Amino acid sequence: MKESLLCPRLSKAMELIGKRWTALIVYQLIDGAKRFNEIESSLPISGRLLSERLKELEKEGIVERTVFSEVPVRVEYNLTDKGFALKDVVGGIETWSKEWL
Amino acid sequence: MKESLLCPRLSKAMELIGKRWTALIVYQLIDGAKRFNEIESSLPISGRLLSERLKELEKEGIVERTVFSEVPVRVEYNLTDKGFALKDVVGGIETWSKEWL
DNA sequence: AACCATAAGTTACTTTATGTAACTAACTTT
DNA sequence: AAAGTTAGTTACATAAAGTAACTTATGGTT
Repeated sequence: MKESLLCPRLSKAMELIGKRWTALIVYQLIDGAKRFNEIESSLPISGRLLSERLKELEKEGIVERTVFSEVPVRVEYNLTDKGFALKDVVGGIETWSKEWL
Repeated sequence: MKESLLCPRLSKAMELIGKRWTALIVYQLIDGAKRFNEIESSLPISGRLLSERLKELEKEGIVERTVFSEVPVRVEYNLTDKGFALKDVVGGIETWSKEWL
């Protein structure tokens, strides 16, 4: 990998957003918390990858995971402030898609 | 691949933006045309992938390619209106990165 | 004429990411 | 005790990305 003169924060943001499914997962959570299966059903993503992405997003502080010890167990995911701050970005993609695709 | 209830235009936009390097290439062209080597130097991307991405973006009507028959040949890439319309999206990612990363 | 330089790629090959489908853990209802 | 539910995980196949050397076209230099 070459070194770059690119701002490392921009670079990291681009790596996050420019990773398959990430923006769509954030988009799914904009209107409020969802559980694992709800996200899985609303996107053509597999459980394997959804699980992987949610872990990454949790580690980045973009998504928060809450376990409810019911039977069967319920797990909810919602956006942190950091994640919710991406609303304009994903909204912008949506707007662009409506106008240009 | 599962079927989705997702808007196909949003889905396609997310596939474009959520593809490695795409948003960064658009970002590099926001301020005006650049040639192949300029983009290559300003991003940690290889010639192989840059060439591939530029072809995709040209096919999508986001980027325009102009050949100048000088010696050695000069090739410039610039955004179409459709591509320039992504300014707010990539700008939004930049803003978010400055505030949250 | 043979040789070097440059821009813009392309090719061959390796490594990493993604897709698919079957499986597991924990607990409840039948 | 067998089956159902949610939230995953595992093992394996395929596709995408990374790396480095090579190509093509043209003109200038020795």
